[in-house]
Amino acid sequence: MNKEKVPDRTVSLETAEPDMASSSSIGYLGYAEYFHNKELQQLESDVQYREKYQKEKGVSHPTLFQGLTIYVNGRTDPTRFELHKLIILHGGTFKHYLSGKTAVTHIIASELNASKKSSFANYKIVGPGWITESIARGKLLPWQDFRIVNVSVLQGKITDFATIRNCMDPNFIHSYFKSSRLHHLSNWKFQLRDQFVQDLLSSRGEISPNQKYVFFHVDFDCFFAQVSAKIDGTYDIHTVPIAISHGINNSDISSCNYVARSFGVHNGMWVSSALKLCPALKILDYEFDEYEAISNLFYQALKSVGIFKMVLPLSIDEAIGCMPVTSDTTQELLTQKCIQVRAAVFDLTQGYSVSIGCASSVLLARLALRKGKPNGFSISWFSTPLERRAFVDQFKLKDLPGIGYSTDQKIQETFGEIHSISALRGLLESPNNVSKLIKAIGSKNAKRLQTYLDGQDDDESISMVKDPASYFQKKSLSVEINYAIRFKTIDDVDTFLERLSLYLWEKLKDSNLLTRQITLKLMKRAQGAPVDPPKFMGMGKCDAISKASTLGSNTQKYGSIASECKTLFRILSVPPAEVRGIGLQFHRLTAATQASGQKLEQRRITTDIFKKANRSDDEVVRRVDEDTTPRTPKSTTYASPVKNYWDRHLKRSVTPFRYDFPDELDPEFMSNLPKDVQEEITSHHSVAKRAKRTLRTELFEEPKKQIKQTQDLHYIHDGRLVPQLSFQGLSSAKQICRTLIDWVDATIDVGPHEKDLELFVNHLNKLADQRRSHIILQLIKTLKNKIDDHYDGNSEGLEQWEYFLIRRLIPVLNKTKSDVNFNLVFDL
DNA sequence: AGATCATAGAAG
DNA sequence: CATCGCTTCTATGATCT
Ligand SMILES: Nc1ccn([C@H]2C[C@H](O)[C@@H](COP(=O)(O)OP(=O)(O)OP(=O)(O)O)O2)c(=O)n1
Repeated sequence: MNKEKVPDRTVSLETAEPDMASSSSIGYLGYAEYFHNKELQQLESDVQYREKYQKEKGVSHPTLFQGLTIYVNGRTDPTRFELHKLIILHGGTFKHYLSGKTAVTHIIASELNASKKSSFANYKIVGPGWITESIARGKLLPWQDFRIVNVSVLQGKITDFATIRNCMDPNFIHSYFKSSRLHHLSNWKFQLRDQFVQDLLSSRGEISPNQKYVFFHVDFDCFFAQVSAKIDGTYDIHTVPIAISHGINNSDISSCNYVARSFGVHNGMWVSSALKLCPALKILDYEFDEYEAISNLFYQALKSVGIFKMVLPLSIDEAIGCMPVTSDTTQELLTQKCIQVRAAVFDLTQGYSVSIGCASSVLLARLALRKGKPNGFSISWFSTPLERRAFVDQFKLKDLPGIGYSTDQKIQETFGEIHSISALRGLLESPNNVSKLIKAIGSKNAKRLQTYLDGQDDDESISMVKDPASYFQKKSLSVEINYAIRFKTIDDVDTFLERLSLYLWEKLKDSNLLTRQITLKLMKRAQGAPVDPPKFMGMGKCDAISKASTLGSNTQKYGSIASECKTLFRILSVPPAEVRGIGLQFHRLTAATQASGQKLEQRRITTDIFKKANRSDDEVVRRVDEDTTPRTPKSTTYASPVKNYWDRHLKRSVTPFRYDFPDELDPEFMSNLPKDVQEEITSHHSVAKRAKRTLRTELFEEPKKQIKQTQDLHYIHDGRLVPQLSFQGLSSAKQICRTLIDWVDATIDVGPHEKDLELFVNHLNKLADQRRSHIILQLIKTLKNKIDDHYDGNSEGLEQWEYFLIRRLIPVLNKTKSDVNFNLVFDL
């Protein structure tokens, strides 16, 4: 699933640092040279280094440390220098930084310090003797024999943590998501669904809608806890209370084992509360790669049993196998099948336990699963409604899907301390209580609950089974980060929004979709909430605010999306420093078709879209003109002048065709404002004005002409710029520069095509992520010089080029500047 | 009255 | 040192047309 593209680093070594490659004619790379580019080339170069060394010295070393990733901390004897060499020569991976605890399998340290934090007991920390002794004996000795307790890992400064702490780091989103369990959970789920839909379509799916099934709801027991405990290998999961989390205090427990649960610990609880209930609780690290690998085997095992017509993916560790009902479907047969399924998973995953709930409806299967857990199964195969109700009655309201904390509370507020399903069933015999319930939890919710009381599936579950392809089809796209978000200025916000837009735009593009509606969602520090919340870098108590914007046409343009987001942020008028979370959503997606080239069309044309698309240009213009008449301001006594201004001019601006701010700022209005406020408005105005312009011009562009341009730049346009750059050796940077020059020359009259801009900015961002700022600088300089050459004319294209340079390229350059310092710190 | 919105809630 | 609080879908009441 982890399909990250890894550029060919062997080649890019020479591209990026030509001097270094040519000067190293002294046999295998010297250590200092090796280090020079360590961050980029490390993995490949370790192998390279070993091969070259062994070839030239005519020796070979046993690969004792194969599969291990080792970090050396602080001063050691032998030196870090020597240890690095020994580790890579013997097949190990050497890590220069502790980037996230999970990546490193072992830490080597010599000096013993008084340990302040027991949490580091979770590391495998060993003395250097482990390396030297293992090599001397020619075999990998057990690390436990060289274990060092009471060592302070952070004796030296480990600066890599800085990325996650500073949301303005160009790598922040990527680096944060790498450790976010919720991101992984959601991402995995999407990928599983996507895979399911693809498989179904390619198998010319004959899912008969009226087929009756037995449902096998299969779920790992405390998934993360089980896997991490096995990887760690220190504790017995059946006797020691274990929980998985990143931290040791106000950190979420994602999963805890059943021993811990017997103390009252549960998933989602903070470690601090859990430790109060269970002081002996052991905290283990996440092992995301392993979760993914085990999950793959799990799904493979379910399919291999061969009794399921479909395996519906619910999540990384949870699926529903659908077995067609036949005349010989009996309790005995189902028992046998449950045992068989559990065995299949156990064998293929080499020892992981799942539990199964088996029943005639999705709901009953889920409840049965609850009964079967842990490490077991339960079958609910009933013939009468009465039996079904009796079975349902033994559960609590919260056990029902769709009844969460809030609904449960509302029911209790309405009927008193009611927890069990049976109690509610009794109450609902009175119609009066039914209407009370509807009032409390809503009509749909109440109706579903009543369906569940009979052990029946609700409409949603039924549609999942009957038409899985459309049920699992994605209908919206979003990204959201509510951790470590701390902005100082509006420029920070703009930069971040550009990165978020880019992130989501890439997903949109990958799925070959267009969006019609963009929503910006903010978490704003709640009134009275502390500036520094209890959780380190957390969001604390917040108000959620969102604002949607319906675009005039379906789009896939990064530029339009990014500027729309900036506009939306200004409409919400939250001070940057109060923002604790930020998210972006695309709604009303339609499929993009390839057929007509760059001019993207929607496959479905609803009557609504049809009408809008056919509105004449005149009408559009008139509407814009009409709406520019200023509205009388509302009496917003406490609003700032800026907010007041935007309230008047943007409040009701839903579609870009109805943006009703003036094209020029009213001088009288401006002159009455303090200077800093004037500046703020001017800055907001230019962004908003730009947003309006790009969206409006989108409709009027001439697609054919633009396509031609992009074809001239085909190698930029195929979306593979980064690898190609690296592959093309020394000449490539020059080649790119020449192409840039041609690009400017060819488009100076009409302006650059948005698609190409996106790709170019995207490429620069990738360079920035790799911290190759000198290349970025060179490219931007070339572009700027060329644009300056054309400064005689006063064309529309020139203006667009300048805008592009200032608003989008210079920011990329600026953000890399801070990285230079980073590199220096690392390269010590 | 029907469309569109902002928001809340649930799930893993 | 801390810590990695996402993403998707549904329902509902308010507001807009
Ligand atoms: N609030 C939560 C709930 C779950 N998870 C993750 C960790 C779990 O291991 C995994 C699966 O969730 P389950 O609800 O299936 O819980 P477990 O598998 O941990 O326990 P069990 O299914 O045995 O109750 O999702 C999480 O990160 N945060």
